[in-house]
Amino acid sequence: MRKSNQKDLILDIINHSTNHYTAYEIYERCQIVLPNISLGTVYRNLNKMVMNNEIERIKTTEGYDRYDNKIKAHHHFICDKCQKIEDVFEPIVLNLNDYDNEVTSYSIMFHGICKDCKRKEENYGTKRK
Amino acid sequence: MRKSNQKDLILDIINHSTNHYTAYEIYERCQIVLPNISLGTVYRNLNKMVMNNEIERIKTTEGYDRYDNKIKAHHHFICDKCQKIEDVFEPIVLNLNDYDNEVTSYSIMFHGICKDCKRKEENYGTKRK
DNA sequence: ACTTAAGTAGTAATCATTACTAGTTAGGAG
DNA sequence: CTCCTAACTAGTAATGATTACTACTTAAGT
Repeated sequence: MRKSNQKDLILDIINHSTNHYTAYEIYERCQIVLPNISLGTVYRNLNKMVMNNEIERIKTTEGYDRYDNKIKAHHHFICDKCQKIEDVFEPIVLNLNDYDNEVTSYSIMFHGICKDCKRKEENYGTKRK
Repeated sequence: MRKSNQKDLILDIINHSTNHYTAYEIYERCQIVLPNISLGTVYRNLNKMVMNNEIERIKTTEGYDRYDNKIKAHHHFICDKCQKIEDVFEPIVLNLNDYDNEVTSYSIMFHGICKDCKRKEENYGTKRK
């Protein structure tokens, strides 16, 4: 993979963010530095970096993918109310003995309600009573 | 949710399969029984059943979703070579103490190489030597 | 400096999924 | 058993995330 400013910028944006951006959101942030960058370039580099194991693709139920850095191996929590994705840094060890396929990696997607949505629900309840 | 032959048929196909069909594959199988069924009807019913917790949507990296029954709670293994998705029935218990979001469920996606692809790789190696 | 394979911008195409429309039906009320 | 109506359906058009294509540019080895 040859060096390019576009690729470096995209990786930089992903690595220096705690959010999980979509391709388009990355594109918008790239434009601040490289106004002529093309959305296709963003997609092409994202795909390459995913294959290259430099970043991770998160499949969401929103209809578009999001991207995450690989600085720390981690899992994800998604809030079923507000769709926010958070990283789960707690180390989780599974042992899958006697399984007949070779497992090279695994990712866990936790579902639930985040503490913000939880608090909103509770406030709403008390106000109405 | 009102009863309809279309919905019953779709659920039946998903429940009586060990594969993980795409919406279009379900549509094709429906056509054998109901030749006039519409692809939109399949999508609409799948979405309703997912929201209703009758079936599960599997987000894949292929570009389209697959659907699975909920008869047994289970996780998934995906072969990174042939993209085959297998059910993982081994019960896996995680304890996630001191986590500040309310976790209602989780699913684990295992990645690796399935035994079929593994065997093919080995055969190819020996033949060439 | 020259060469060229890999990268890029800009735009068109793809295709899984959703939205829309006019007609149909399940199933409760009278 | 009819009537009513909200929910459902078939068929088709639209959407929108992603990919493909084309002509131009550039990194980096010789």
